[in-house]
Amino acid sequence: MKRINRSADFAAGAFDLFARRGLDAVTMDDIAAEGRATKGSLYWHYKSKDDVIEAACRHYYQEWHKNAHRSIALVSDPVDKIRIIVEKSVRSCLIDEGNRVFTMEILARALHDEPTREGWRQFFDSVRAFYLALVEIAVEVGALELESPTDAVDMMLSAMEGYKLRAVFEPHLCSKAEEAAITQHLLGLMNITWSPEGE
Amino acid sequence: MKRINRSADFAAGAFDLFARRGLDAVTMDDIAAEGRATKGSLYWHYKSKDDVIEAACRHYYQEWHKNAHRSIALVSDPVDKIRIIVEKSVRSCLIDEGNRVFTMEILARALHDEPTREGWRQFFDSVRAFYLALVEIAVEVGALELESPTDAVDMMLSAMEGYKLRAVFEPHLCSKAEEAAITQHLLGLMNITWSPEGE
DNA sequence: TCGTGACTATACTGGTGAGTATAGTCTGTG
DNA sequence: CACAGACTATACTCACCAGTATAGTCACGA
Repeated sequence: MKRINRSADFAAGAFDLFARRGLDAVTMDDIAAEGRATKGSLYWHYKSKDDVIEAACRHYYQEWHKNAHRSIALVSDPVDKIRIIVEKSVRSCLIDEGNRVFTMEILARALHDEPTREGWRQFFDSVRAFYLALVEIAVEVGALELESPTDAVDMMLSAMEGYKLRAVFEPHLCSKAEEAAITQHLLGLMNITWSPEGE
Repeated sequence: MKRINRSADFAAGAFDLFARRGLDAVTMDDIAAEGRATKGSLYWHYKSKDDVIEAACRHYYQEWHKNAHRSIALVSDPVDKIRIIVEKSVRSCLIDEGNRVFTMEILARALHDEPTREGWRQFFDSVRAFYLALVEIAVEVGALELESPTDAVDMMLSAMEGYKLRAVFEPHLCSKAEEAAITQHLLGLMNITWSPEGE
C-alpha cells in the first residue's frame, strides 16, 4: 500500500466529500481525514481550501474525458460512438447523484467566483468540442443527416443541463426508470434512433 | 412614509440582497440594515436566517404569479397570452440577472435542504399548471395544434431551465441580444410562431 | 551521514456571523 | 392612564473553521 500521489488522493477524496455533503459542509479537517492524513500534510500540498476545490474540479474534468475516451475506444461505427457517449453521459451526469450534486455545487459557486466559472466554461467547451467532432464525422461519412451539427449538439447539451437542474427538485427524473427515456430523447435531438436493451 | 408591513419589507429587502450577493454572503445585520431597522426588529419578525430565506422565496414565488396574471389580464387571444407569458418569463427568469442568481442560489440550497426543495417543487408545479391551462385552452378552441400539451409544456420549461443553468457560465446567452432568439425557440417548442417587434 | 521532502500530532489564533440579552422608547387602543 | 406590541441601540456569547505554528518522525538518495 504505497502512496504514489498524495495530491491526487486528496483531490479525489475531496471530490467524494463535496459530492456527498456540499462544498460548505466539508472542512479541511474532513478532507485530511478522508485521505487518512493530517491537516499539515493537506496544507503542504494545497495552499487553501479554494485550491482544493479547484483540484477537485480538475479531478472531475479529467475523469469525464478519461471515461469518455475509454468508452468509445473499441467502437468503430461513428453513430454508435455517439449513442454510447450519450448513454454514458446520462448515466454519469444525471443518474449518478454524486456527480450531479458536485456539478450543481460548482455551478452555484461559479455564480460568484470568476475562476470557477472560467474553469467550468472551458470544461463545457471541451465537452462540446468532443461531441461535435463525433457528430461531424458521422455527418461526413453520410451516416447521419443534420442541418447544423453545431446547433444539434448545443441543443442536446442544453437539454442535458435542463434535466440536471430539474433533477434537483424532481428526483424521479433521474431515476434508473427514466434513464432510457432521457437517453432516447437526447439522441433524438440529433436525429439518432436508439432503443434500450438488456445486458 | 408609514410602514404597513415590516415583515414583507424585510423579505423583499432580503431577496434583493440575496439576488445580488448570494445567500451566504448576506448577514442578518445586512438584512436588517437594508430594511432600515435593527437586528432586534428582524428577529422579532423572523426566528432565524432560514426563516428569512424561506420568506424571500415566498416573496419571489408570489411576485412571479402576480406579474404573470397581470401581464395577460388584458389579452383575450389564447395564443397571444402564451406568447406574452413566455416573453415575460424569458425577460424575468433569464435576462434579469437578479432573479436568475437568486433562483440558482435557491436550487443550490435545495440540494441539501429538504424544505427548500419542497418549496421550489411546489412553485415549479404551479408554474407548470399555469402554462398548461393556457395551452389547453388554446388547443381546445382550435388555435393551436399539439400532440400532447403536457409534453410540450414540460419540454419548454426544461429548455428554459437549461438556458438558466448555461447562463451561469455563458453570460452572452442571457444578453438582450439573445433574448429574441430564445423566446422564439421556446415558443417553437409549443408550435407557436413569434417574431420580435420594436415598441 | 547528512540533508531534505513528506509527512504526523497537537495546539493555537483570529475572524466571522448567528443568535441572545437588556434596557429603554414610541404609539395606538381599551 | 395603563398596557402591549413593535420596535431601537448596543453589547455580548458562542461555535465554527480556515489557516498557522511547532516540534518531532521517517525514508530516501547523494
